[in-house]
Amino acid sequence: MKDGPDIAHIAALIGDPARANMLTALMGGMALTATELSAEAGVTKQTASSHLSKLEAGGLLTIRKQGRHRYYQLADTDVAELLESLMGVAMRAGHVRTRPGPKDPAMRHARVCYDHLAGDMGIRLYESLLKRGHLNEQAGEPALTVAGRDFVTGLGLRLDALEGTRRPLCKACLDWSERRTHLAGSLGAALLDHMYASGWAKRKPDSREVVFTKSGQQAFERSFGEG
Amino acid sequence: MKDGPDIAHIAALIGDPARANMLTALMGGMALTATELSAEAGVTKQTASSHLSKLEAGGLLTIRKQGRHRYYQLADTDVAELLESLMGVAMRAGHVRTRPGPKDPAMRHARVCYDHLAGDMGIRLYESLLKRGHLNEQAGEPALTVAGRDFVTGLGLRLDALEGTRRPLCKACLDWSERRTHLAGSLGAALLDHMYASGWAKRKPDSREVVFTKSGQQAFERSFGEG
DNA sequence: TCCTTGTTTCGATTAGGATCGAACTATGAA
DNA sequence: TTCATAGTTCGATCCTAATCGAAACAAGGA
Repeated sequence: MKDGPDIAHIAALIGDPARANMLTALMGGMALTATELSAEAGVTKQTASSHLSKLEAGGLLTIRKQGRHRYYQLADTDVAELLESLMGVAMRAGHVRTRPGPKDPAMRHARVCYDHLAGDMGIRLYESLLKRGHLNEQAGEPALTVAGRDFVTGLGLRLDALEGTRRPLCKACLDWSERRTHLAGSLGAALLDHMYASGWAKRKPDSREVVFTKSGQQAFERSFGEG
Repeated sequence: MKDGPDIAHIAALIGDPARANMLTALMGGMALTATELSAEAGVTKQTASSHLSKLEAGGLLTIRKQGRHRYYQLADTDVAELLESLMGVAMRAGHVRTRPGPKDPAMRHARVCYDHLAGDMGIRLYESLLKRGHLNEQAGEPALTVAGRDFVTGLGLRLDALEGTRRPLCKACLDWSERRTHLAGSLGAALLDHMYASGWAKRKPDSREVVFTKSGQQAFERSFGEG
């Protein structure tokens, strides 16, 4: 017997296709019910129930009871980052399951990645921040510059609150659909919240899609457009 | 069928106890032969051979043939970080396999964690850098301060070379034996190399243990001791 | 109260894969 | 050449865990 953390146990939990599909679905950040997750995974409710209780026992999911529904969500951002890390390694190793149907253009345009913006819009956001000198990359990881601190404060965000947590402020997240980087971390989450709050965009129900209003798109261009 | 990276496949690869043990052993950073790995995993050579070819096909390991030996090592630092990430989640979820035998004090004192220093000495190194103002923690992730840049340059390290890679310069790595943080990233690796090169310490063969010489210990205290 | 919907438990089936013994290949040493 | 060591391939066995049907349980709503 070896000592140390039992990585085999939780890797095995993620290693089942049905469970991996559920976890991937929960990367959308929204809490989902057992029935919804069974559909995502393509198994019956009974099977899903068994999987979900294992994931919960393993500490990967948390349950929130509400009426007769049980809402499941990822236990914390560490789990989300673990899944991202897995996706990154799987990507580079060439293990992509290519979907046979037509790729959904709306999803590629703007979708949510756990709690921050991904897809084409997410990449444009990231590159704009870089180009305008609000962000710079130090050895692979993004960091907010002094000018960047002024900028996000100007948007009305409370930097001290964002930095108070254990979670990194800025984090690079690999976008598998575009194979480019977008912004995660507490700042990435706060920026998406800002867009919701300002009425620029909203979540499409039952989907990871993010739809921008016409005026929201224009406001996005002003703040995060080219050059 | 879902699209996206096939995380279930590579998670399943890590999810087998025998394979997880092999990967954990390779976190020592040293390339190991198939026979050594079979002993680490506690299986026969035949079984190990089958596991190793799967890990190699999955892109988690690379092989280097040398004479009649085949040396295996982790494919890259992304894989090492994925395993660290897994250990972190497994730790917090309380999945620790407590070893029945006595804990090896030498391993707790100083050992290698993939390519950087861990154990008690690793933690002292990290805390000294913090205390002396060479490092500060920004929202959970360590960053080198201006004074810190001078300090490591003074040690003879080439900062530009360290920052040239995709790998982050500074990274927090959770030490499961102490439940504290030590320094990973390209700087963490460079500092350990510096200690080897300066004759402060060397790797004990066939072990993750790092043994400091008497004068090396003194030099460590001067550079990274209290206050 | 009865009915509907969401979820879990039980039992039985089945399939995938981990395991090892034995035989086989490859490389180096004597 | 012959021997020894490192590693793989093959075949058979065995066991775990995924799966689903059916039934039980829980929680609204009528």
